[in-house]
Amino acid sequence: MTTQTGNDGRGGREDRAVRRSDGTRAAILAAARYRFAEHGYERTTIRAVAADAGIDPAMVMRYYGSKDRLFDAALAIDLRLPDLRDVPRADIPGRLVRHFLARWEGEPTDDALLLLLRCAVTNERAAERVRGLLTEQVAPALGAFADERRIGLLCSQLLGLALTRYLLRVPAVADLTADEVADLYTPAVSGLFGRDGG
Amino acid sequence: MTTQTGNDGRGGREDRAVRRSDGTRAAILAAARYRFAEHGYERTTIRAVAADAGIDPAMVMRYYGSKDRLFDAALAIDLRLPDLRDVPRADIPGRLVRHFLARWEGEPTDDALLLLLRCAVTNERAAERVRGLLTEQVAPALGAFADERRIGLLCSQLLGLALTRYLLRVPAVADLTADEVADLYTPAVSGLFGRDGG
DNA sequence: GTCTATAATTCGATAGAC
DNA sequence: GTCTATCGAATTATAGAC
Repeated sequence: MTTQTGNDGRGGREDRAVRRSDGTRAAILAAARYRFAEHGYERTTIRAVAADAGIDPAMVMRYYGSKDRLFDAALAIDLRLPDLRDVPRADIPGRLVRHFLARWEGEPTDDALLLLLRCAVTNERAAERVRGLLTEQVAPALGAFADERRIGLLCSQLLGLALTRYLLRVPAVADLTADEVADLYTPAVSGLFGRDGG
Repeated sequence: MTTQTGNDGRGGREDRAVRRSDGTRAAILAAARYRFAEHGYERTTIRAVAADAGIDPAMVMRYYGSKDRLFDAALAIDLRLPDLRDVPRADIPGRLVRHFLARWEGEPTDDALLLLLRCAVTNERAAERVRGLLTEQVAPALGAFADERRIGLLCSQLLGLALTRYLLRVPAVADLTADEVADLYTPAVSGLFGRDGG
């Protein structure tokens, strides 16, 4: 009952009733995230998402209203940046590189960053989300470490790494182990912040 | 170069007759490059390309056969890398950064690199072209300067810069002047090759 | 060489039966 | 809540008149 099409899900007392719809709702979202991450926004169809989720295409429309609103739901992303307040300045570049490598590689089921990068290049809404993540999550986490220009260029480096390694799959980059990438790329990130790391 | 529709271009004597068709042929290709660069592969339609070129959509099909073959023609790209053989090793990172900035910004009509980056993320054929450019043009130009792993990661840095500055338009990066970018990003590239630049 | 007309798909979205 | 049927729009590509 609760959770109708236009309702928020605040049913008050019917706690069990919502779970059923929330199950398919989550399945749809997971399938959408996979499709968007793997094939981009334009090539992702409602029909394919429904097939992956094992339900009827009409259900996708019922739960999310439109492809754009489904996409918006898929764009809700938390970078889960590490707490760097107690890390020595010189160690921060290495920590960042390894954190992002672990974020990309350690959780195969988490397509959030892949989705963001793949779609932001051809979809303005996704690009806006990337810019928002930078000001809402990256800048606050690194604001005490560097100025906004260097934070922006740091994102250039990290997104560029993800681009060549996971999307374009350039062999010279994709065939390296994560440790090799960390060892080679950390000095490059450090160079952005000066020899001392700040 | 004669170049009829299904012919190979070895026409022999009709030199003047072909020029007319080569004109519209070039107009189609220029319009296609602009559309692919600006909107990506999927959102680019034959109709829009034809409208930009001021001709009928059927002409695009006549000259290029299909959207894919038109795309292939648009992917013929020369990076025009500078000759670095006489450049001191320590100066190479700065030269590379400034060359790419000039390449992206100095020639507004040249959408080749923008096209490549925008389309490679969602189109495997374009991604394959990027990988080809790396082995055919970048690696030979830099092979004496660094190993293949660092060349790959250098491309990560340069493509990442283009991604945030020209495609995602992250303000912290896009609002900088080209000189600011060169000054800030060159040390980062140098860091990839060690303090001495090699 | 250029354009009209249209075939053949594909997709997002809607209406409504059960 | 779930599914069938379908509309309307957009697209690539083809056939053929002029």
